[in-house]
Amino acid sequence: MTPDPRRDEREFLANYDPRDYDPVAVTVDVVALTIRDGGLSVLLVRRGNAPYAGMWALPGGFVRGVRDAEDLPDAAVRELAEETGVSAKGGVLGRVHLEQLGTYGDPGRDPRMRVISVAYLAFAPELPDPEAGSDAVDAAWVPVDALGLTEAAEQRPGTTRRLAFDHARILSDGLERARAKLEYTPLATAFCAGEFTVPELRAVYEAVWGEELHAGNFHRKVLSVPGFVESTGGTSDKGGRRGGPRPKLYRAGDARLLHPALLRPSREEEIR
Amino acid sequence: MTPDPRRDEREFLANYDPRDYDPVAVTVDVVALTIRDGGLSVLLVRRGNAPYAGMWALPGGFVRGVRDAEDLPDAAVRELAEETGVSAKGGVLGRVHLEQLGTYGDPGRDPRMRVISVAYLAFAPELPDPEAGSDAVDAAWVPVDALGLTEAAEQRPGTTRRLAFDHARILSDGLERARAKLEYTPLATAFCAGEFTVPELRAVYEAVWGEELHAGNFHRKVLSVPGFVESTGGTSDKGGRRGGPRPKLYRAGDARLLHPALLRPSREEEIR
DNA sequence: TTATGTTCTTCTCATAGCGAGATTTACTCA
DNA sequence: TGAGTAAATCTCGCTATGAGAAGAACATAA
Repeated sequence: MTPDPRRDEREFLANYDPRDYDPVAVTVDVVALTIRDGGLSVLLVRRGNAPYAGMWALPGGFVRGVRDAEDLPDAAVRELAEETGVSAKGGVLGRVHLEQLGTYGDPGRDPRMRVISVAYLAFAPELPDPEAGSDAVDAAWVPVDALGLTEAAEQRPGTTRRLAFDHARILSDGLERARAKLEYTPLATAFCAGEFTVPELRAVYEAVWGEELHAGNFHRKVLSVPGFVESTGGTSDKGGRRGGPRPKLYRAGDARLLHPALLRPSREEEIR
Repeated sequence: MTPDPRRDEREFLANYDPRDYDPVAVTVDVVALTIRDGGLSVLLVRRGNAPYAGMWALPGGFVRGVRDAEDLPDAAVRELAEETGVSAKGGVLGRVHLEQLGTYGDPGRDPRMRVISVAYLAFAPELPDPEAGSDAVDAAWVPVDALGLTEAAEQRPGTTRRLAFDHARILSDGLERARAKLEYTPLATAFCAGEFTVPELRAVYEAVWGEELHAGNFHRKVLSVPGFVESTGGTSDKGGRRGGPRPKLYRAGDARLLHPALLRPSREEEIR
């Protein structure tokens, strides 16, 4: 057996300039989701230059590596803030959830060079339009239904001509992660304001899952899971609804996991 | 508002040598888990040089970026194969499950330079000792119980002096992912050989979850979940057990998700 | 060979959770 | 004032679960 040179690679870098090594760029892309007009929307930016000029893409950019080195979540927050003007932590609406989604490093995903992208997933309550107040940024919340993300288009990059690079795949993975997260975590409250009603929470589930839920059973489940929501004692003022009594107000509880979980009704197809 | 220069970064790279940009190195680290002697074990290598000389570390190495560019899963498979001599896909034991765990890019996680590591998680049936037959590789399967991974030590890098870099944190995340995956996927069968018994499968769950399960209820659940296991019709020959009848043999079914799921008994602490 | 202990496998039973639907109540709108 | 809508609560049958028990098959030691 010949000695394995891989073990010495780290020591290599202590003596050699890393610029001499393989040049790999690291970027951060953000799948930022929110509920607008009862539908699930994603924050997209329009590309102005080749490649994929004129197409939508996820907001993202390069990680500051050495000069002003930043952690990966900080890079995601910075990209999100630069695009929307709302900081995720401690901003006007500081209830933004951010988690790592996955890393995409297929050679050829960027036609110009080797780019490895760390994708993040963000859940936000309704935020202002990014273009309003900043005419220099060509960004918008786009309903995911309008993107035509069929399963076939998501799996084969290039089949859909709506999103640049492999961002259709990243968005698809983000949507599936979001759908799964709502099942066993209370993160649906991250899409709501500080105080919300059970029907509003149900609207979040219906928008993300894309199917209607049984109102009675949903109400029973939400209130029976310990720590999911806690009552504020108040009642919603009559909003622009179409009738019915005023629903009660709740805020997010202290649970980190839902037990028992809220399972999607139509998971039968995904099992096999 | 001033125009945002970030949007032009990709076009920047089309014209400028990427070596002039921030030098960030990309590595893959693998958390390879298996069951040995009834306990959960992880594949570790011992470092020979500074920093962290003499300490255990996860197997890993640099991603081939431009010359012989490889995808991230391929890099993980290559690292695993170089360390164990068993290829994950189509090897002697080709039933290795591999999935991406997460990406760790904290500045300062490597004291020499900026290194971003994409971690992968692997489930393997019992594999031969990596040191047997290859005296040049200082690697071994180490029981995770012997590493003293307390919750406090996992969260604060440097508290535990057993694993190099932030590998204690990565391993901790991998263990939690493995424990969760066994709840709602049939991946416990990836720890077993082609044919296995229900008690063997239960031993996998008990080793990963670290708690004993009710044998009768486990047996009922496994057989009632559609597609989890399918009978081979055979019966185990009398192994080195301590009595009892010969258990029946099964193989992995075609389910991709367990419905209903197999939930851990003691999740009560983690809920809040 | 016999006795004892172990473990696989299949039960029972009480309780909890769930899907589907009905009912009551409170509100909006014409 | 009447019709329509939706929140909130309830019933009912079915399924899933946890705990325990029991029988059968096997190993080991006396």
